[in-house]
Parts: sequence; C-alpha cells; structure tokens
Amino acid sequence: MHHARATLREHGYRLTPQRTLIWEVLRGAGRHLTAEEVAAEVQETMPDVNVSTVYRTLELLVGLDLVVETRLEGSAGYYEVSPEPTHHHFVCRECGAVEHFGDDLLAPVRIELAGRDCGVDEIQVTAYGVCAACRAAGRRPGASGA
Amino acid sequence: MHHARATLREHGYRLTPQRTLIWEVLRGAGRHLTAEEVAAEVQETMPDVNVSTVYRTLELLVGLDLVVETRLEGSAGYYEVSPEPTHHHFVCRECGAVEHFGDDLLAPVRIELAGRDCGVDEIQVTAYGVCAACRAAGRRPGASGA
DNA sequence: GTGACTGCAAACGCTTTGCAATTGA
DNA sequence: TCAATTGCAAAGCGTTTGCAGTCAC
Repeated sequence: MHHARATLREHGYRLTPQRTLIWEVLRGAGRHLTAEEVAAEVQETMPDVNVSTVYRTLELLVGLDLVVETRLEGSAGYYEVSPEPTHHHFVCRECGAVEHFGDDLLAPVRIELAGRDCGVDEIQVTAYGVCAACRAAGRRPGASGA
Repeated sequence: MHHARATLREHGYRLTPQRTLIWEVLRGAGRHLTAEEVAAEVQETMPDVNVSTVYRTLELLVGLDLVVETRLEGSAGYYEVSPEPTHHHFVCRECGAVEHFGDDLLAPVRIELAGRDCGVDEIQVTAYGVCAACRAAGRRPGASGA
C-alpha cells in the first residue's frame, strides 16, 4: 500500500496482485532483501509467482524510485523500500545487521569532486565492521579501531 | 616484478609465466580492470591462458594483499594493484573513466559510526557522475548539479 | 620426480529475455 | 477488447570447480 499503488497508476502501470504482494513483502521486511528472498516470501502466499516477475517488478519499482537497489559485497543485489532521505549502509560482518547513516556525512566527498568539475549524481557507500551489539557480546574482542 | 615475485616465493607459491604476466598486466594498466579485461590483455601475449587461471591468480594476489578487488555498479569485479593509501573511486557514466579520491574525506562517516560503537574496518565508496572532460565536451548539457 | 599449477569444459548463482497465455483497465 | 503483464524455459553473464595433463621446483 502507501504511495506505491498511486504511483503505479499515475504512470499507467497495472496494479497486479503480484506487484502488490511484492511491494508489501518489501514494506513488511523492514530490511533489505535479495530478489530471491523476495521471491521466496512472495511464494509463500502465491506459489506460482516466478522469479522473473519479481525481477521485473523490482526493476519497475526502482525506476519509479519506490525501491532502492544496493549492491553489497557479494554479487547479489539487495532491494528495500526507498527511505525518504538518501542514506548509506553499515553492515555487521558478524551478525549481518544493517544500519543506515546519512548522506550528509559525505559532504567532503561532494566538495572535493565538485572542485574537480566532476558532476556527481550518485555516491554509493557501504561500511563494514562489527556492530555495537556484537562488540558488546565480545564476538570480536580486538576490533576497536578502524 | 616489484614485490610480487618475492611475496609469492615467500609464501611457497610457484612463479609461473601466467602469474607473472597477469601481475604485469595489472601493473601496466595503471587502472582497475575486470577479470575478463585482464584475460584479454594477457591473451595478447599468451593466447592459451584461460580465464579460470586469471580468476585463480587474481584470487591468490588478493589474498596476498598484492591486488585489491572492488565491486562497482554492475556485477563484475574490478582488480588493481594495491595502492599504498586507501582510496575510492569516481566513475564517469559517459566515458567510463575512473578517478581516485582520498579516504580522508570519509572522516565524518568514521566519526559518526565510531560514535555508535560500530567497529568499522572497511568503507567502500563509489561515486558516479560525469567527469570534467565529458562535461566540457558537452556530453551531458544539463547535468550540473547533484 | 612430484605436487602445485594449468587448460578445458562443465556447472554455478544471479539476472535477463523471448514467447505464448493470461488478465487488468 | 487488447495491450500490459505473467509464467515458463532457456539463455546470458561473471565466476567457480573437477579433472587430467604439465611443469616449476
């Protein structure tokens, strides 16, 4: 639900049950999912939904800025409902948790590149390390510094 | 040449012509290459070198910290000789040119995450846009701002 | 000589595509 | 109605793997 239905209609796209379900899975997840994870969850409700439909729908939603795609470490792409402000990810190497941090922290990078006459239109950032919880649990004793 | 030969020997790996050539291609490139690009260039000298050998060698060199692997936008991995200081990439969407910028620009990100007790050990950053040359050439007239 | 290494070919995981059947508007 | 959308199956890309032959040591 939310603005997805409206946005799809506005752009003349059809509101199919598959698209609705895919969108709801993404909304409900509250975290980013791979296309295959989305497919698996969708198939719990509609077993016949094909992965290709999932990929096509994700591509569509990304194009409409309803969903953002991120390529983390491995080769698989991750998808999540577009958060209002642009943000980036911190991924815990221990538990896989993902945190967000603001795009404003990249101001120095933008300034530097602007100074070189580079027209930046996107900056992808992913930080890796051990999250506070895992550090507290002593899952990586020595990892304090950068 | 450089320290690659020495490092390989130190670790008990054999010095094969394929490995030497792959290393030299990477050194000579002066920029990052995909595995397939490395293979193509290697094959100009040794036509029978297989991609799998290239992949295995790159993996080996990465493990020895002689080469760094970066995953940019698409799904393909990029490889380059380990540069001394940590740096990040700006990729031109028009001509594909890649520029580097310093890790020090990410200080605010590190400070923010440190404040959250996240033990960051790596930050991957890639900026996309149109480089100065392409902008000067008018290859993207309207693209001035972010 | 011998095990590390190679080339080959086949398989892999993730993603995209062509096409006929279906279905929302 | 009828084009947009789907499911299916097959191909695509980048990458990895098993294996038998080879080559650096």
